[in-house]
Amino acid sequence: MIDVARLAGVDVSLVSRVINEDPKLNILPTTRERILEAIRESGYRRNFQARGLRRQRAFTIGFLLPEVTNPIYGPIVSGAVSRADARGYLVVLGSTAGHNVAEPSFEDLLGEKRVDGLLIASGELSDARMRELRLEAAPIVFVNRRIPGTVGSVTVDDAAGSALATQALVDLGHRRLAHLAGATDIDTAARRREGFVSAVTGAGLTDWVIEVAGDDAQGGFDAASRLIDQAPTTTGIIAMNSLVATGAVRALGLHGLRVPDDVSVVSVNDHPLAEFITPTLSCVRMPLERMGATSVDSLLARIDGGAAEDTMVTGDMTLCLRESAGPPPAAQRSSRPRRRTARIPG
Amino acid sequence: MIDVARLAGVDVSLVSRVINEDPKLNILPTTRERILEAIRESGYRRNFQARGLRRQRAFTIGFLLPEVTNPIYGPIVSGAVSRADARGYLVVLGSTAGHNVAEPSFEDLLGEKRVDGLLIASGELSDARMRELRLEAAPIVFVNRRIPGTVGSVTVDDAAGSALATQALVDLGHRRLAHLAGATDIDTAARRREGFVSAVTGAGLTDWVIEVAGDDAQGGFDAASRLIDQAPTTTGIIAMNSLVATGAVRALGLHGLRVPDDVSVVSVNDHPLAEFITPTLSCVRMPLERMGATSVDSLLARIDGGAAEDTMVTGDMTLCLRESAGPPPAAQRSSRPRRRTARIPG
DNA sequence: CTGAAAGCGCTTACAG
DNA sequence: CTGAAAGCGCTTACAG
Repeated sequence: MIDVARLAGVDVSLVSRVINEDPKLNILPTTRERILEAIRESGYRRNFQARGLRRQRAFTIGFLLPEVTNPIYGPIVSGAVSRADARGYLVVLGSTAGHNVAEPSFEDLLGEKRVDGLLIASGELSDARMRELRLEAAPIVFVNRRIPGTVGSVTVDDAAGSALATQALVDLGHRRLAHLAGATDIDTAARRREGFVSAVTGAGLTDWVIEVAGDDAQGGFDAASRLIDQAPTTTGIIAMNSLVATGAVRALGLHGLRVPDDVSVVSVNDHPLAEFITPTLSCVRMPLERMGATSVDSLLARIDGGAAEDTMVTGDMTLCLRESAGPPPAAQRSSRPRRRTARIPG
Repeated sequence: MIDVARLAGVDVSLVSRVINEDPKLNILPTTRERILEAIRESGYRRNFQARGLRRQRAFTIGFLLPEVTNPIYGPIVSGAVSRADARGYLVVLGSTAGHNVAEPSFEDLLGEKRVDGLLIASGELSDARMRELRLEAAPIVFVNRRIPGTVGSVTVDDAAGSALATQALVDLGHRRLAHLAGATDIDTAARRREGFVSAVTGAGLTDWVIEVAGDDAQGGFDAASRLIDQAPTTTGIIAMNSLVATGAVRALGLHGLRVPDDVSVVSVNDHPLAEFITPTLSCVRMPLERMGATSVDSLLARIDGGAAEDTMVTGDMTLCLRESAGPPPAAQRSSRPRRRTARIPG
């Protein structure tokens, strides 16, 4: 910068002001031009650390998530990264998986001023556990998650998404629906469960909920196996996410139940392979990428001194009916007889 | 830090040396204890930006990848993040997808000293395109990718992995094998192709290669459809990755070919859903997480002034034979007749 | 064994 | 309209 100043024959402070487009700067067009020219000529790049030190900002935010393997994080992260970039911020990745061992801990990141704030998208830590971290004061925004008792989150309308999926099966004629649900102590899972229950009871039907242990394919597989045992007459399943849905379809198949002939399955959230597995997986798509972007906006507002807020990103909710969903067996018995008729009551 | 020094009754320079465990520091145990105590009492956290500015290090590296949706990046990224953390570095995420538009560009990240080096894991940019970026000088390491003409990469033994998958089908009795391959101008894809070709010709068979446009499920679907047209007698397919494999299985099914009864499919690299889709997907697992960790080591060595190196992470290569692979139809004709017999020659 | 001082590369009130 | 100067919070040769 000193070089640039010398090249342009001005003081470094002027160079700085030109670079930062200081609004209260009233500079001679010719001087500005000389400075811009000098910057070009010297190939000058401003040093972000120096800038950050002076401005007391890291211009970096942290994104903490359990694992990158769950496909739901793909759109959220890419939405966040591109919005952050547009606003001059970098996104560093952290894992909440082993956050008590090697991984950069919440406190370190914030305490050492390596990041200005944190985005936390963890579906694994319980609400209580999260609240323990007494995060009120720190600039933290939960993504796809709300922690009762704290403020500062960006979510989508999970209840509506779940209800939309449920209603689709009701409309197809299903009367015995079950939900493979996440733990009740995780707000997002609870809202999906709510959406299911209200849609089912709204249709005058009885709800049936099986809790999934570990919200992945194995969890879905196990939960569906239990469901087949406990509620064998079920003809429609709403899975809390696409991994659980896929595991459930597999379990149904191994138990001799065909999807969708015997049982229909709809997932909350899509999966990159949904259109390529057999049967193709039906789902409700929620605005995940936009949620990621909005969470950055919310966090930066917080960093800039704004009050914590709970935002729900709405709109863009679409139902994708694919092979895994169809009319219940009763409605189609004439054409496609159900294999395990013993399990059909009435 | 000034507070800490005052609390302990020493100079800030001593505090700094204690914190950084300066080896040439010979301090009185009592003084050290007083300083440590003062740090604890004051809740002091060192400021990374100031430290970085002084040391001319960002203690941050960038990880550029095309999309987070491809499951192969999961283990690579998490391996990299945890190793980086162990070495005191943060990992910022960048996308190579739209690296000419909004995303933080290579040059900016490095030029503004926001990162000390870059890890690039892009399967989409061609070798030529990458070389254009004249990266020789900059501390950059390519992950899962080698750019002919440049040095600085960490890869796994793709040829061996691909050969292992191929040999598995040969051993099962397959004689007509095809490879759904990535573009030849991408080194990793070329090495997988090589492994396939050498295994096939080594067994005295003829190789058949179909190039996949876009290494995702849709690409696999399209490529398999062309394969069915062009080489209908094929009984075994080695897919360049798990997404392509899944797309291929789908295409085969829609063309009336059963997997594995009519055609077997093995994927290079696993997928989180591989054991839950039907048929479950056979694959070769490569040490991706370790590759991610090693790439960090390699990059940090480079940052510390070491010469660029090409490293291949070996070992940990396992074959997972699941439902999608079995003996070819000829070998099992007696028990399970092939549906489209017209397509079987001889 | 410990301290004083310079300096990393910026930004920003304050002068003039 | 432009410049001089202080300071962000550290680290590190250099003294003593």
